[in-house]
Amino acid sequence: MENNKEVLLPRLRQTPLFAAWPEDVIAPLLAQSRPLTLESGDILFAEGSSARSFYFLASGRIDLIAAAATGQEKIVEIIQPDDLFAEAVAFLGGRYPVTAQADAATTVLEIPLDLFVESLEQRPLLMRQMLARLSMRLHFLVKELRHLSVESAEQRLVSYLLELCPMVNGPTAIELPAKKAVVAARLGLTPETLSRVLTRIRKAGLIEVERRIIAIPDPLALRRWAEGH
Amino acid sequence: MENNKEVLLPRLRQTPLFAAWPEDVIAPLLAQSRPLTLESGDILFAEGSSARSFYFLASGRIDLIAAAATGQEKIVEIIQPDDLFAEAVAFLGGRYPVTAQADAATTVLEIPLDLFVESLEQRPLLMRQMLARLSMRLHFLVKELRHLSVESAEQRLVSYLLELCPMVNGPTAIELPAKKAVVAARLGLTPETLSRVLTRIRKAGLIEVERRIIAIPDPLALRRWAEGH
DNA sequence: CGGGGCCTTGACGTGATTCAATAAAGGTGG
DNA sequence: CCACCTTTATTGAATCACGTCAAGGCCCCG
Repeated sequence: MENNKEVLLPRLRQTPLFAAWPEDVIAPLLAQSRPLTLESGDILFAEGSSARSFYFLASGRIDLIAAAATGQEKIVEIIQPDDLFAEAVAFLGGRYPVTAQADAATTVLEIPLDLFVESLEQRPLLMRQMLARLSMRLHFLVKELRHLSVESAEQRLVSYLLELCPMVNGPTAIELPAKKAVVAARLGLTPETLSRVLTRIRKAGLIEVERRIIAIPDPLALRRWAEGH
Repeated sequence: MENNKEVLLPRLRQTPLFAAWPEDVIAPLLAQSRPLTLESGDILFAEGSSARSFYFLASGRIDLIAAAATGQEKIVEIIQPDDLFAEAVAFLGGRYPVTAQADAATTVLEIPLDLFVESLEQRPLLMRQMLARLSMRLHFLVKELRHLSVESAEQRLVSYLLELCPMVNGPTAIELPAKKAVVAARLGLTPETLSRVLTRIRKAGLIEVERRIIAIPDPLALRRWAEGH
């Protein structure tokens, strides 16, 4: 796949954030941006380092990781192609609150934050949009907090599967966005526990697992089952 | 204590959010606001209900609670007097992501969201400020996520105590912002566990506990001790 | 066919919860 | 001011969910 700026532009314009932006604002922003390629395992930015850019994921996979002093790691979010990330740090201090690490060969578009903020400054409509975006992330994190603190491994996994689920009232199948060890970290579990939980749900007849593909014959039944575990 | 609007105004003006606001913006906002009084246990707003107002806590205590289907509850944040809360919901959907419950006799000032957003619309500087505020909350939640997922009960409690700590390199004492059961829920623990952890740290000679007052002779030593637990 | 990720499975250990009983503190009315 | 009752906090024993450690199987690639 070509990942130069010309190819990326139309995809960038389709993101929720940039969809409404006029051409004369995007153009100079893009002129200052550049594509970066990463190997699996490469660190794009480290937690606490000063933030000068945000990113558009063109291809591959990025994990946003919060590490503790003990070396333990929690994946806060798994970034997918066509997602924007780290744009929210622009308005404060300017330090990344998480580490961004590629877990596959990856291409990102690096967009300078200062120019981005400047573009925003005189356009209340765009600012309004950014506010909505941050608000959405806030809701997402509150939901995550709830999942982590008051739900069991089963409930967390089921919630996660159902969030990936396009339709909620018919048989469907989903693909895990990364290898199981990464998904486990995303859910705050060890790979072993994830594996066990998956087989438990499978043996209850609620899902079928085929590598990264998970079939869900009846999402509602799955949700109901999770309530009692 | 009088809690009418006239008394509240100067306190409201001292909040980080409103400090920079010109009088002609605050005045109409306040004209549309009204004080509410709550008993301990009263629900100010429920998770998922449509959001028409945000609030300024004049006196008492409010817990922001995220509940799971099982009835388990996680306190996301303990609101203190002179704090603003729920202002971040304004920019999206308009549903509260958490439940707000008084855990003491409480007075809040109810401020209508629509008017607030209107005030913001034509004032990029204020919007910029709101963005910074949301960004800050985002960082806070990411930190919380890390605490919950990769830290032990000891580490969580110590982090929490040190965050309440005004000075970090001398002997100091802090007061827990609520009864221990509430603090426990805030930390994602049961009251029993909190009690045990407190005695463990106390017996290690790192704190002294006197009801809600906790003395910390050497905050740095406390932090160091937590690393290995 | 072999080697190396990736995933699964089992036995075991551990930290935190649960349940239950007790103790301490605080508020209330006599 | 004290007896009483309620709320809050502590402690102990049993249990459980999840993590850790270690071994083995699967699948894909050369």
